[in-house]
Amino acid sequence: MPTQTVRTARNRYAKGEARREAILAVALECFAELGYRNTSMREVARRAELSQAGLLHHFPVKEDLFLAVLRERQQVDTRDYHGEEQPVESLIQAVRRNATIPGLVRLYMTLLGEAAENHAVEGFFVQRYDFARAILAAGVRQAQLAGTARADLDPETAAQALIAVADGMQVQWLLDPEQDMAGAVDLVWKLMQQR
Amino acid sequence: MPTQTVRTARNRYAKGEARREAILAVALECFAELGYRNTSMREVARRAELSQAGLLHHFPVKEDLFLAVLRERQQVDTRDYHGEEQPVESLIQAVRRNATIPGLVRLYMTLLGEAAENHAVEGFFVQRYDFARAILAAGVRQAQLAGTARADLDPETAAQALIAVADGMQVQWLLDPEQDMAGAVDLVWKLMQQR
DNA sequence: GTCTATACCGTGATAGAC
DNA sequence: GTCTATCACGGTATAGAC
Repeated sequence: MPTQTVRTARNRYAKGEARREAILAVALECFAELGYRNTSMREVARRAELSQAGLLHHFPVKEDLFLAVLRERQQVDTRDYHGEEQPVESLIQAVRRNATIPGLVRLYMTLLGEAAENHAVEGFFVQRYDFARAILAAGVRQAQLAGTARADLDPETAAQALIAVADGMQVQWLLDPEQDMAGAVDLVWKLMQQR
Repeated sequence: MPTQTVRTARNRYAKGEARREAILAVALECFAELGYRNTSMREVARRAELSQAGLLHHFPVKEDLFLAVLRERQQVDTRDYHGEEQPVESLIQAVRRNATIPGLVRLYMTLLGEAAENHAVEGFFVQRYDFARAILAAGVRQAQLAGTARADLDPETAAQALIAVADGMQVQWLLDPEQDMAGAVDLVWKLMQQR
C-alpha cells in the first residue's frame, strides 16, 4: 500500500488522500464514458492532471484503479439498502435511479464483461450478489408473513429472479432506452404478490 | 472483401472458405476462454496455424473477426427459435443448454461488456433483443388465447421480463454455478401462467 | 491466399532521479 | 509523491516473395 490513510494529529497525508479521491472521481468518469478497455492510464492521468507515473504511484496496476472505483460504488449501493425495511421496493427504486445517472448502467455492463475475464472483479460481483440475494430473500419472506406475497414462493428463488430481472432490464434499457426498466421488475414483483 | 463466397461450378474457393470457418471456430474458442481483451490476433493466428498477416487477410481488424463470430452464433440461435411453437419453453431450454456449453455464457457476458463500448457490437444486440421480444410476446399472446396465461398481462412487458430473467440468471450462474439458472426463469413463467 | 519481414504507435509497467 | 526516461507487448499496417 503506497498511500497511508488516517493519521493522528491532523492528517499529515491529507493532500495525498485528496489526490487519491480526485483520481477515483476522474477514473469513474473515464470508465463510464470510455469503457474499461478504452480508458488508458495516461488519459486518467491527463484528466487528473498528473503524470502517468504519478498515477501509477497511487494505483500500481490498472486493475487496482478499477477495483478501487468499484469499492467506492459498492459503499454507495450498500448504504442504500442498509436499514431498509422494503428491500424489493428499494430494488425497483434503485433501478429507476440508475437510469438517471449518465454512464452508470453502461459502466455496470462494462464491469460485467470485465468480471467474465478478471477474477478480482468477479469476486466483487459474487459478494455483491450474495448480499443482494440475502436481503431480497428476507424481504420476500417478510412479505409472505405479512400476507402480501404468495406463500408458495421459494424466497431464495424469488430473490434470484428479482435480481435477474433488474439486471437484465438494465441491459435491455441500455441497448434501447425506450424500454421501461422498472416496469418489468414491477410486473414480476406484482405477480409474486398475487395470491 | 478479400474472400469471395459461393462460386459457380464447384466452388473454386472452397479452401479459403474452409480456412475462414476454421479461423472462426478458433476465434470463438479464444474469446470464450481468454476474453476479448486478452485475445490477441497473434494468438488466434497461432491456434489457427497461420501467420498473423495471413489472419489479417481474412479479417483486417480484430473487430471484424469478433463480429463474424457473433453473426455465426446469431444464426445458430435464430435457427433454434424458428418455427418454434412454444417460444417461452424454448427460451428456458436454451438457458439450460447454454449452461452445458463451456465458455459460451462467459463469452456472452464478455460481449455485453463489449457492446457497452462498441457500437457495432451494440447493434448486434439491439437486433437480437428486438427479435427475441417479438417472438416471446407472440408466445405470451398465444398462451393467453389458449387460456394458459393470465389475461391481464401485457405481452410486450412480459416478454421483456422473461428475457431479462434469462439474461440476468446467466450472469448469476456464471458468477456462481450453484445457482439454478433455468429454475428462476421457470418460476417467473409459472407465475405468468397462474390465473 | 498465404507467407516472412518489418515498422508504427499506444499501452501498461518499471527504474531511478529529485 | 512526482517526475523523466525506457521497456516489452499488442493491434495494425505494408511490402514483396511464392
